[in-house]
Amino acid sequence: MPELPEVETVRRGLQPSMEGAKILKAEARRKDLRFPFQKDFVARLEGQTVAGLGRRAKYLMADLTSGDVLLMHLGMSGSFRVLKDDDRNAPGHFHYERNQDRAHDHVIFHMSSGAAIIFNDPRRFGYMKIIPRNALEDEPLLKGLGPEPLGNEFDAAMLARSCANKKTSLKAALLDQRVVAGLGNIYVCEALFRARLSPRRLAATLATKKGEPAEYARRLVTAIHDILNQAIKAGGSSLRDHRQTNGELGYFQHSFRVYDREGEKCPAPGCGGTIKRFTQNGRSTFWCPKCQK
DNA sequence: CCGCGGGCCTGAGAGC
DNA sequence: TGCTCTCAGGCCCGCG
Repeated sequence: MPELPEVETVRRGLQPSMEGAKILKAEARRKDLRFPFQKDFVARLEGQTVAGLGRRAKYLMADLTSGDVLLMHLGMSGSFRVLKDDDRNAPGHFHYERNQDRAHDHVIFHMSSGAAIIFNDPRRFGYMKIIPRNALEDEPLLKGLGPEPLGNEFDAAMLARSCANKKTSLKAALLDQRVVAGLGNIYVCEALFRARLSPRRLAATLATKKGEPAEYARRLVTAIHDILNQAIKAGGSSLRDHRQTNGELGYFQHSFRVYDREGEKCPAPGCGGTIKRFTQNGRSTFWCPKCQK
């Protein structure tokens, strides 16, 4: 499911019941997700207090007092929900549990806050891994990640620079987590639309030529900032299975202008074009050929 | 090194 | 109703 705004929404949802709380008991209910759990996975979690819950790209990172960090990735279909103590017996319990597929509840953290934090992932493309904080820099999963799109160092100059030598489309470049870390198929389509740039455009054309220094790159960075900030504000996008950790739906999907809108009229004022869809690098691209150049 | 296509999984929805 | 096919928000890997 999740791109950066959904992961950030999950982080904010988990924070109150995780931060400052101790993991009294951890359950890994099968031996693997995408990868096998580490042999000592449960042992390294139980008894630890979560000092902080952060995010890097699409990863959640729980800082443990032991000096370990618990890395969590939601893959395509991963989600968390939080059961508060009160919920377990109260009528509200039904609200959380209705329609939930318990068969895919793979990991459960029982917290000293009274909350049970449940990781559910039907497709099991998600994973969790514990690494020592002082080995973060060497962690292969994190090593190649580019800048945070909402961080200070991500700007037009940097984006243009990292695209300069690319021999691929702008769409593929933005999906490449080494270029910028946290965008996925939906938000790339939406950002390109808002920047009025074609997904087919060569990534290298963002680089400065004569005159117009990185005008396209500036537009794109602004579009990426806007789309991510707006989506986070809306609690992410709920297609299929993404929910906030309290069970509520995000609602940014209503603000999509091109994603999954093939055949609809282009929403850009005065454009009059039609949203098209085609496949790029194995993923669906949605765009308006008339106003994205 | 780079870019691409295949594969990993399950479930939802379309079409027959 | 039920079967089969396609597609899905991600990312690792092997190939050329």
